[in-house]
Amino acid sequence: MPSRKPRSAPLYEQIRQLIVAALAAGEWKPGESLPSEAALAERFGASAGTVRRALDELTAEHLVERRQGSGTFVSTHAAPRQPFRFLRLVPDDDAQAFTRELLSCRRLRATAPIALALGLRPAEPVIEVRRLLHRRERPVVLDELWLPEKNFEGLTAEVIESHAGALYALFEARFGVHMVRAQEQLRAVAAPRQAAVLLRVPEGQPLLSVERLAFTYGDRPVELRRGLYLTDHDHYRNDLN
Amino acid sequence: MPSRKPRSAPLYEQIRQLIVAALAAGEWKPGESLPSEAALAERFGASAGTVRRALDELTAEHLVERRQGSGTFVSTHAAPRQPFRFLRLVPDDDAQAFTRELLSCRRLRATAPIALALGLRPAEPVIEVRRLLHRRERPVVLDELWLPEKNFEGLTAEVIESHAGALYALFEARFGVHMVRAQEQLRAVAAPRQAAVLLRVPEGQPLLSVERLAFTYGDRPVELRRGLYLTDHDHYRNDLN
DNA sequence: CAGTGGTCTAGACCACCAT
DNA sequence: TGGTGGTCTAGACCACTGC
Repeated sequence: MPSRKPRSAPLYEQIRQLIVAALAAGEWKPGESLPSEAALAERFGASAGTVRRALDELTAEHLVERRQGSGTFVSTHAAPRQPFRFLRLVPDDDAQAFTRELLSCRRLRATAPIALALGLRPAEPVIEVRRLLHRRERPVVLDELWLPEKNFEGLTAEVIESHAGALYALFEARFGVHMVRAQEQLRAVAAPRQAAVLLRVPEGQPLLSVERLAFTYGDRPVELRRGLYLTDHDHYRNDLN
Repeated sequence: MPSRKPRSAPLYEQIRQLIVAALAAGEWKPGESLPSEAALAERFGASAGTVRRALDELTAEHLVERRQGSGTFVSTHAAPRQPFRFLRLVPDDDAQAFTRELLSCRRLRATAPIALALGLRPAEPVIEVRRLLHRRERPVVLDELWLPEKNFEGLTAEVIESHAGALYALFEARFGVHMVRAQEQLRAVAAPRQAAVLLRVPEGQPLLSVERLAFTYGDRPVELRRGLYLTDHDHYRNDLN
């Protein structure tokens, strides 16, 4: 028998990690197809069944999508299967259709909490984006985002305004940053004066505060977001399994 | 070749559904072990691999738990793997430990929205439970529950008070109703007077409103719940995948 | 029709648990 | 030590896609 394996993680898990590393390195871009199961089995020296198991895990994590008859593809926010995977706010009645209004896009230095969340050195430069989401001419969401400048060099108001799709699709297409998962912390808060003005509600109005930390491949945090949701005619939907 | 199969769902899916039906029928109770893979394969006339696939799906849905070396067991809220699977409110700082205070337990007739949510006829009898959750002598959650009386006959304040564990463990042990999954709708609301008094906050204080519809085997709704969470020192945590 | 993923089987071997 | 689930393989056949 050949060399001793440390017998740490199962083979399908090692292969999964190797594929994630290749995705992080950009070997296959979002929307592109991966090699076939047989080709990957050859590459990793494993059986097709073991590679399939690794790909099934990646499918469950939404890192790839499989289409019978055509292949395995890197997930993309450009033409997503699930259009609003990361926006859980849904109208009480009909379908959702938001319009976006960009408020500002500036370069500034990370405050201590922002640097901590994003894993940056204190005062490292970040880009702050502020915007409003409207439905039927009424503001519903006030969003503030902070992004490490080193990952989003060249992000300006013009770049955002000239892009039609979702922000995460822009990040992916223009900066090669694909968002994989996120953690959110929800609270009920009283609307501060400035937010109240923008959302056209009285100061002190109860709002749903949603703090999100979003991660790219390899669990690297690359976006901190703070949303204030007006929940008079919308709600945040969550499924517990 | 023998009879034509309609070729509807794959075999592992059919087997999954048969096992769910057996769970719903109470063939194996929460905490008990299922037959081994080999025995189930024999029973359903399939290979071990196919039965394994069905059991893997049920594991992902938290309907069963598998323990290497000892067997496959029906999930239970009595000794859960994940202690707070359905309570997403976590303290900002340290660990969670709630004490419960029962406010009331009464029998009444379902209002229209309650009947609709639970799939009952109008004015069918339901049991209403109201309670407070405290941490460090401070009220944090005001909970109201509505349960179909036909499924929870004999549920009284005394029954609740005499039970040490979680409510869902009580429901399972005493009424044979195991909660499988739930949908929640979150909003920020202003504390109504009565809730404000109970939670010891000013009237109008922003609170996180959590409406939950919980389902048992076969997606049958059996509990409607309305929680008002004080989120000054706690937050609702959610992971987006 | 060739190539892809999806299903199903059979069997070997390993890791873990109970006794 | 026997029984359980966990991993890995090899191969057959099916269903779907795209040329």
